[in-house]
Amino acid sequence: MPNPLVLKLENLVRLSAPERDVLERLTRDAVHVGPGQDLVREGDALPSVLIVLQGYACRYKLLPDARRQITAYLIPGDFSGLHLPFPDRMDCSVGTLSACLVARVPHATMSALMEEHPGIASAMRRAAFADEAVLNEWVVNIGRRTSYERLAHLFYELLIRHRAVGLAHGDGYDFPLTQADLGDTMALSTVHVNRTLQALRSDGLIGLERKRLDVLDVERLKSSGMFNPNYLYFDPDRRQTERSAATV
Amino acid sequence: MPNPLVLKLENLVRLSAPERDVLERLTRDAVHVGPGQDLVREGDALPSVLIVLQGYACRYKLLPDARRQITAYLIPGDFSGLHLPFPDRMDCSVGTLSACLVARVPHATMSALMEEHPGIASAMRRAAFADEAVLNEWVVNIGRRTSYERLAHLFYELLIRHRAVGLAHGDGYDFPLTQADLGDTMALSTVHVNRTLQALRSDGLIGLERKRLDVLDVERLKSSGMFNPNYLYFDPDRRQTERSAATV
DNA sequence: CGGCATTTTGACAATCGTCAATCAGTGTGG
DNA sequence: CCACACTGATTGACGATTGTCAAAATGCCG
Repeated sequence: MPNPLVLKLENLVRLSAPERDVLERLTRDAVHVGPGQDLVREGDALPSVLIVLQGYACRYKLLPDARRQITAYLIPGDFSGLHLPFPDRMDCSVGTLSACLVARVPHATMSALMEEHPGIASAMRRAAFADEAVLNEWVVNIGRRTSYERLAHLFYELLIRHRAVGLAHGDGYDFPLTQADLGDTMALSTVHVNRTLQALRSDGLIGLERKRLDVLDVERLKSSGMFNPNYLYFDPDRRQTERSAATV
Repeated sequence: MPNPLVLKLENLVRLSAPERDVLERLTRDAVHVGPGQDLVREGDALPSVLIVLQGYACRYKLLPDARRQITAYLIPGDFSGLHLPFPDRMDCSVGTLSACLVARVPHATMSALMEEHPGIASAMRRAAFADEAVLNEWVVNIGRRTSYERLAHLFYELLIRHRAVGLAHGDGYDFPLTQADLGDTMALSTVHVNRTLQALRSDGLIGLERKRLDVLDVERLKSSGMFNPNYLYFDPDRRQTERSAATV
């Protein structure tokens, strides 16, 4: 099975065979974690770099009254906590949403490796930066789009991200989250997520059953979410937009 | 007049006198830019590193139908676009909200400087990371807080950030934005911003007039926004929270 | 003073959240 | 194999927050 971290990075940088080897060894001893488990909690000391190899994890924060906001999904190939020994402790929590396979790489190991392999270092930093661009887009999504647009946007983004790591099956991908998780992601109530999903389904944009999401009309989903691939640095469509923007 | 970039970085790293000198020279030839001007537009090639020395700038995105979402404020000492020659072009725009004084540092200059002064390099990277933590918190703020909490949280955050660069006057600071700008920041309509500001005022939490914001009750503003300083790496209060968290 | 941007108000509508109940799916133990 | 429990999905009724529209008031600047 191809290594999702290698696949993710290869969208951003050309890796040499030895570099790929190093990355595969890095993620060799990963552990299975059940769903709904915290990998790190806000306030904890900085953990190792967490690399997700299977399943969905997320970064999230809790408010004192238990409102939860998920600020990022970590799908296979995504990692968290690259920034070396700064700051002193976590400003948010990381937890699993589904059963996951997760590698923990100590910071010392990671920095030694990045020193020895500048290509990997560069790739990892670019990936971290690309993830920040996703966060930025999520602000726009949550702040300025309707519930319908929001979910359309999210499902399209996830399609591209799954494709980038070879985990899309046609236009579909695994989606094992509950509607409550979706609500905490897109800042909607569970009930409203449910109603909006029904609208997306009855408009023929998506199918969602048995923990699998199928995009039934890729173009219409993309435009319904007002999706602009500008921010997805690993999306092949991005270059095309660039060219057309240059022409204007 | 003390250099806001130096002040900002000194919250994160101890700088040597020569390092401070280098930074001051770096920001010496800055240009004045009027309010409402774009410094870079989404899709443009990567510009120089932009360092704000006076005024409010912001990062923002526009949707096709002109909805706008501001995703970050750049106040004096803040910068944008540190990430070297990646990606190829901007995924969001940067513009001024008020009249600003802005330094543009070419990437070549910046990377040479960072190579020669690892202390500065480390400080700048930490600052960039700290800014990402702010973005993360904004997702929570916009997603999970009411309009009242949202504005309280923002005004408290800005107080801490202004203090960090020596620009708070007592518990007040410059705030030259319009209510429309505030709405595009916190994902509220202008009308609702107005109503919420009136509530904050009549509760005695803030005063806001003649482009100046005064926090009238710091503690109550902080708790109204459910403010947790965990994410503000330059907030002196942060360490205290850390200690008490460790005791629990 | 006149013009323009911004703030403020009021009335009304739409989106979205809450509450509470029901339905469906899954897994367990007898 | 079925009863049972539990989680998650779905529905309906209702209410609250927030947005929209439009107008009036205020403030700012030349």
